[in-house]
This record gives sequence, C-alpha cells and structure tokens, in this order.
Amino acid sequence: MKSSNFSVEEIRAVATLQSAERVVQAIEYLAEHETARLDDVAQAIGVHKSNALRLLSTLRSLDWVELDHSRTQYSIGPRLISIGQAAIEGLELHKALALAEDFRDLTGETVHVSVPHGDRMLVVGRVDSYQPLKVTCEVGTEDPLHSTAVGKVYLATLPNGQLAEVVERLDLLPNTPTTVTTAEALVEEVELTKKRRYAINNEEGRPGTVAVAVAMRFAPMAPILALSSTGPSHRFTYDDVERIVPRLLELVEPYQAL
Amino acid sequence: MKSSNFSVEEIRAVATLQSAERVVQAIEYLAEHETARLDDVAQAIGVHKSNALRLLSTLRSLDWVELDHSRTQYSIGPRLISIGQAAIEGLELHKALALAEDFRDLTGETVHVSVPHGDRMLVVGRVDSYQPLKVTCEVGTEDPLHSTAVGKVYLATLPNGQLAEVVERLDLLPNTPTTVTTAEALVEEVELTKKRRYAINNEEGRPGTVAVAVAMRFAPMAPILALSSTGPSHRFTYDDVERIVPRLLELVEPYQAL
DNA sequence: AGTCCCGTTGCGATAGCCGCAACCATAGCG
DNA sequence: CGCTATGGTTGCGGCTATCGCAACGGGACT
Repeated sequence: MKSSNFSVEEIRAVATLQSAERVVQAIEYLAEHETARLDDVAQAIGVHKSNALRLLSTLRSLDWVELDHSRTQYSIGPRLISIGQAAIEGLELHKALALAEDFRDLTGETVHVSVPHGDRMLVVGRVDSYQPLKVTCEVGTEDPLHSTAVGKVYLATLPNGQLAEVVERLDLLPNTPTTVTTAEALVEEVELTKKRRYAINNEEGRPGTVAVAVAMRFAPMAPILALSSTGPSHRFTYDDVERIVPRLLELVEPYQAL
Repeated sequence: MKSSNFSVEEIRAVATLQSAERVVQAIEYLAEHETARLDDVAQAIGVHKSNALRLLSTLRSLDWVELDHSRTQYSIGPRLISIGQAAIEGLELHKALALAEDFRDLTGETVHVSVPHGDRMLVVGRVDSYQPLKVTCEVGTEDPLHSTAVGKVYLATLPNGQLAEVVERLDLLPNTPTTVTTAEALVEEVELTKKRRYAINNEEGRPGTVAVAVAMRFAPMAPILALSSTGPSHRFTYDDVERIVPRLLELVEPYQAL
C-alpha cells in the first residue's frame, strides 16, 4: 500500500485516499474493457468481490455504471458522457472548434484539437475534411510530443527551463525515417517554431501525412490548445502549407499563444 | 437521494459505500461548476476541508481533476474526456452516427441521437443540418419523454406494464400549447407510434420545431438508441415528414426496435 | 507589520470498510 | 431430475483507513 508518486513538478505527497483510488480504477477498468463481470473488476482493483459488489452498486445507484438485465455484465453509464462533455466545455472547446472549422476550410484537410496531457498530446476534438481520403484520429487518442506538429507547437509555448526539463525525459522514438530523434535537433526545431509561430510535421509521425499546427489560449492563464490540420502528403505539401500560413496566423491571431 | 428507478424487478438496496459516493459527488460538482475552490467542494460533499484536500489530491494524481497553477482553482481533468468517449463507444454510437448522417441527408435537418436516462432522454450525439438556420441541442442535454419525438418513440419500445408505470410518474408539463398533458392522450400517442414505427413531434416541445424519430437497437438486449431529425416548422412540415418516412423506415430497418 | 484568507499537515478516535464464509439463483449436464 | 459449477448476494465482526480537529504556513492586501 505504498504510494510513491513521480509527479514532475510536485514531490508533495498529500496522503491519498485508497477508496477514491479504487473508484477511479474501477471506472477506468470498465472504460477500457467495455463490459466486465463482478469478479473481473474485483481483481482489477484488488479487493474481495463482496466489496466490489458494494462499490459497483453504489456507482450504479449514481448512474455512473450500468448493469445489464442479466445482472452479470457491468459497463460505464451515460452519466459519464455528460461529465466528459463538461470536461470538454471547461477547455472552451466550442470556441476552438469554431476556429477549427475555418481552419479546415482554409486547408481542406481534417483539423484536430489537442491539449497537453502528461508528456503527450491528447486529441479532444476534430473537424473532418470533406474529402473521402482524409486523416482522422479519434477523440481520446494520445500522441507523442516530438513527432507531431501539435506537440512541437506546445513545446514552443514552454519557457526555456521547462522545455529543457521536458525534452530531457522524453523518449525520442523514431516513428518514421524523418522523425527528430536527438534532444538538440528537437530544441532547435522548437526554437524555429517559436520564431515563426507555427509548427510543421513533415511525415515525422506517420508516413505519408503532413501537418501544420498553431497554439492558442483563450485567456492569460488558460490551458494551451493546439490546432493542427493534417492531410496526405501527396496533395497537402510543404508548399501548400507555406501558402496558407499567413491566413492561418491571421485567423488565430487573437488567441495566439506564441 | 432518490432511488425510485425504472427497474421493474425488485430494487435491492445493497449497502452503499459513502467514500465512493463522495468521489462521485465531488466530480459532479466540478462538472457543474467549471471551477471551484477547496472549501466549495468540501461543503458540496459535506466533509471537512482537510479531507476534501486529500480526496482532490488523490483524484489529481490520477488525472481526474486538475489544479491551476495558483493552487486554488480545481476543475475536472482531461482523463474524463477519454472516459466519456469510452462511454459513448459502449453505446455503439459510431454505428448510430453513420445512420444519422444518412438520415440528415434524407431530411436536410439536424439529427440527434438520444438514449433513455432515468425519466428523460439524454442527447449523446449529433449530426448538423447543412443549412444556416437549424435546430441543435448540445450533447449532454436532457429532454422530457412526453414532449419529444425521441421520448415518445422510446416509450413505444416499453412493454405495456412498464409503460403505464413510467407514464404514471411523469410530470406532463406543457412546454407549448400543443403538448400532450394527460396520461390517456400520451398512451394513445404511444400506441399510434408503436403501430407506425416512428414518432412525430409537432411543436409540442419547442414552438416552431417539428421532429420525426425512430428507435433502434444493435443487438437483442442492447440499449435503445433513438434518432430524431428536427427542423424549423416553416420548412419542415408534417407533409415533408410523411413523404420521407418510407425511406427513413427502410434506412433503419435492420435495427428497428419497434 | 499586521491580518485575512485559504491551503496544508500531524494526530488520535472511530466510523466505515473489508474479507470471510455461508447463502442463493441460474445454467449446463449426465 | 438431481447434481455441480459458476457467479452474484448478504450479515457480521475486526481492524484499518478515514475523518475532523486544531495548529501551521504562506500569499495578498492594507
């Protein structure tokens, strides 16, 4: 029952409540497994099934989990849909999505909205390309910082000290032959991004896809939101990107975080 | 603390875990309030602030809540966005949204996907009309059963006994002059819906809007999903609806729940 | 420098939780 | 039809994790 916590900024260890932790573990287990039986959950959170029953029943009475009528299959309930939406609202995603639509119309390619989450970027919203062949990532997807346009543009919003710290601990795994894989090259790339106020990803994350990203925030201390437009490299080229960049920067000017 | 719910079977009262309940209360408070201070949450869940601190710290270490850098403003974290998405997946919403798109193209009007939640319908997905003037409800919105097309079509999927039970406890509040406000009229309306396999809402919920809805399920015991297309009454008329209904029924035939 | 206002911490008492083990309900099978 | 296996449900008593308390700390404002 130790709880050594490797948080980056904080080495503060306020005592954690194990019962709360179990609630979270149970819900996350159900979120991952779609459907599960009592014993599965009990094992996942490491308690006796009788206790798992009491936990799940409690959550059920609060609409956080559901039980099918055979009384053996648990799954997460619709209440959590509303909560997820509320979390999205908190990011002022609606504002970002409005901009994302304009961005999509500018490039013709799918636009993703991402936020930093740990040392990765989490996709929280999406506006699709109208074209049949398009690049789309599901909401909830997490991507690395070093091989995505949104990641690099986020890194560019960090003060130098923090940047060094983060880069230090990243695994610079090569996704494609062109992925940046050294700390020096990454920092250089980020410097360039800071200067021009947008980031480009030229087949560094996924072969055959090119992306351009900008960073925004809606209020001085609000969280960073990154917008990126991604398309197949055969029709969405480096040149295309450079052509639309002036209008892109104009579009997000009021909220630019760089 | 209501627990008089829609279960026809016996309502077992398994002992509830108060610590789990508090987790839920805290998260829901944050979901509702966008941002809150420690004491606010403490009061909301009825514990001493020291304990609220421990709870929130635990949840923070699990990415369920976030704390802004001033260390005084709590809000729900992005992890819950992913969980909400998982909850949506569980409903096979993607399948429903594919159908919803075809439905939208059929009517030209916005299509909403809803599920029953307690004695209301919860909007869980949406495909917008292309037209500038359109009717849209945010995901997460809850609407009454008696004054919406989705509500009526859901009621039509219930066996008679259960239908009576539910209708019994509904507040048949009049939203517009044409809202059905008596149990008898509602049951009759539902009978009609059962017979024709779709429901119509003719300005009964919101003045100036007309909707048509169908009920689906993707597997024998899966939850009911209701699809509705809603438009402004001046261009989306009763006649329009009757004209497209044959094609609509054909579209959802494989999944019809009625 | 003083004083609010809040978040944070250590501690002791005890409410609440947990595992146990027996009890049911259902489905499958000889 | 009865037997077994599987898996959910329940009452209970011991004990631990949790809670409130009260004192502390640190930032902001005057």
